[in-house]
Amino acid sequence: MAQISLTFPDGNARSYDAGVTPAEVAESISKSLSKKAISAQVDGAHWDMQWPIKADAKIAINTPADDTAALELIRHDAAHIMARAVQEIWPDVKVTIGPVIENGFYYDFDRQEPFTPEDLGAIEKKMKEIINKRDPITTEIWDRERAIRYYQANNEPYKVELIEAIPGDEPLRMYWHGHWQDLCRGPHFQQTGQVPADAFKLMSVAGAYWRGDSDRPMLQRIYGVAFRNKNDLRAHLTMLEEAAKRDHRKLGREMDLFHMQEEAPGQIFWHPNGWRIFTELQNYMRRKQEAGGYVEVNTPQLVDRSLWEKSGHWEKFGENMFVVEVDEEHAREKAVNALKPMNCPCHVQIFNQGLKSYRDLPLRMAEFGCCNRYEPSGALHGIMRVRGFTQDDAHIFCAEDDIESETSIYIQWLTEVYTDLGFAEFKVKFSDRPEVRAGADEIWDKAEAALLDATRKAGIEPELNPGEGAFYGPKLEFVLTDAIGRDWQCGTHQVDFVLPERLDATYVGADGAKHRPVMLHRACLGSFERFIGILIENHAGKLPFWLAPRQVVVASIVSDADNYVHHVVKTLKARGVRAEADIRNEKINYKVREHSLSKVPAILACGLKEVEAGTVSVRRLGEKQTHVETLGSVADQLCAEATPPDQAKKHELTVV
RNA sequence: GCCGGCAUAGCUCAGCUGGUAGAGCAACUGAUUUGUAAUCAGUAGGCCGGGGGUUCGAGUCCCUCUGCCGGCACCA
Repeated sequence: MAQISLTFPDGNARSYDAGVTPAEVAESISKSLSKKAISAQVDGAHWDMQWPIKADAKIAINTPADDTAALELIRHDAAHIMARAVQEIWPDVKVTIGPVIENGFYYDFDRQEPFTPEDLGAIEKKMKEIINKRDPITTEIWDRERAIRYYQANNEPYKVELIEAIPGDEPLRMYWHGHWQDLCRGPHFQQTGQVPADAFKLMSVAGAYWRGDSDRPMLQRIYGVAFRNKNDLRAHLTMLEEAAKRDHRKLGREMDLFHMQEEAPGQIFWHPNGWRIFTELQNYMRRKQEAGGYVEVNTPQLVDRSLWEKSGHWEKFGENMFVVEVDEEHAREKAVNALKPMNCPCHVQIFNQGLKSYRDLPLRMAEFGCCNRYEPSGALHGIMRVRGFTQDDAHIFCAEDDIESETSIYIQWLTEVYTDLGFAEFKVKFSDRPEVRAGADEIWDKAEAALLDATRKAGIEPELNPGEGAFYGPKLEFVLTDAIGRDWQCGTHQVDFVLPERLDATYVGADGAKHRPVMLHRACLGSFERFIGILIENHAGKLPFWLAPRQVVVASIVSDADNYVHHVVKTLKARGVRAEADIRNEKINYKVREHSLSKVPAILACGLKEVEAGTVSVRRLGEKQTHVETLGSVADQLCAEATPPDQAKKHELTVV
């Protein structure tokens, strides 16, 4: 038999018969390794212990200590074991696919009856039985014909379709445990008992379209999480509880920020506290935009159909627009208007007023535009995904040659904003030309290169999203990561060759001829509503002092301190701090508890001692310790904290 | 939009197989003047999401609409 050479991680090589399996390799090294082994890496690929190795390769044997490999196998095998459990309980259920996902796995089933929470418990129990049976997992290669015949005979149409979709003459791999088998590319464990029986949990059932296509049947997806041990599972469940505590919908109610109601689905009733956050953030953005060379404009909410037809939105996004018909008194037909779903066509109208010269470019036009989009009901989510929202939108009208420099300037500016708002770390995604697109390839070449070069010059290597650009131009997306590791796509920066053309925007060049400007659509926060939701969840409601709607509560301990409390509040307000008095006839314990729960960052308690000494007792949110300080120094400190970051920086500069 | 679940007092939730709605917190009133995460007592509070049906009788069962929640699809 032919010999092959396998090189181990330590650099040593050994020779084996061609077709040797990692199981045999492990055995040849040591008994203990062969016992522990779960899979292998062969030339970097994750390799089943039973798969033959036919040529020279680098090999490493994985043990349960190898996080990535172990978790992948645990989750993948758990998915298969779940599918087997389901079919053992309900033999008529049809199986489809069951991949590994973050923290766990899912499997999609076709079953008439819906799965209930009680069913999940029964499935879990059955899964544990299967694990405890320690059934050996074996693998076989089948040809397509045999596999198709097998699945046809077993009435598994989804599997037949999957096989038919696998290209070419690739051999098909079947996995068996016990009498049960599934088509799978592997790798898997050696026996079902290698999945920890106490470290997985079935979480939920949800509908999911077959092959992700909304025109195809809806299947039932069961989601599970799986880990290497009980403790990791417990830690994950605790993390989920923590995330639930941060839910902006819950905190929004507790902090009295906003509410929503049936009569206005997907729209927000902002209460005073919430609106304070909104305006504070908007004031900040307005100052930043002004500093960044933007001009701010405001355009109509309700715009006649004809403009949307010209811009192309009517045809492409009409389904998602709120349309308003009005009986105008002199008109023969009803006037048809739409609430603006975006600001760009209106901005072009402003650009088109009068003649623009190349000297006017780049023209950075910003609007806190209130937009309405008819989002499908199932897409709505708290204040994160709504039907009425405010964008921090801007369009930069510039020459093609300016794309790169404007992109650089924008990335710099956006970095400052994200840093000020507590998101110093962010990722950039780059989407290039889609199959169906407008504009000549040379222009796309130039625009894509400009976006990429500008991003790299900012020291960021973007992730690539091939083919994901808009039909009218390539784009950058800015993704920030929150305090518990979740990603939020917020900023965008898109090149648009099409809209200036459609709406006939022109400028007079140095050559005296008319030219077509390029438009850069950009937003940094995305929508204020969603961004505030992200801020609330990121900070678990404990917003930075300058954004906190209620910054200070001054609480009396005895009613003889009431006058002093009012004096303290007045002093702080005069320094621009949002302070309020709490002189209710309640114990200080009660007041501290209540204001702490509603996330007021600073509580100043005043009793007779403070009245006499002209001090306050300071208690900061989240701290048990209190300290007594003079009113003057507390006011100085809180005033500094209440200053928004951009103004604080400016202040530093003028002082230095 | 699709699949599933849910909708009871301001909030969080009880209310078994149909027999006329209950708790805690909040609110209000009174007492208490209090030292850093709940002082005590009392009072009031509900078209049980909307509409229709079954029944002698519906918060409870059925149909339907709306909204919310978890996913899927969507996200210019």
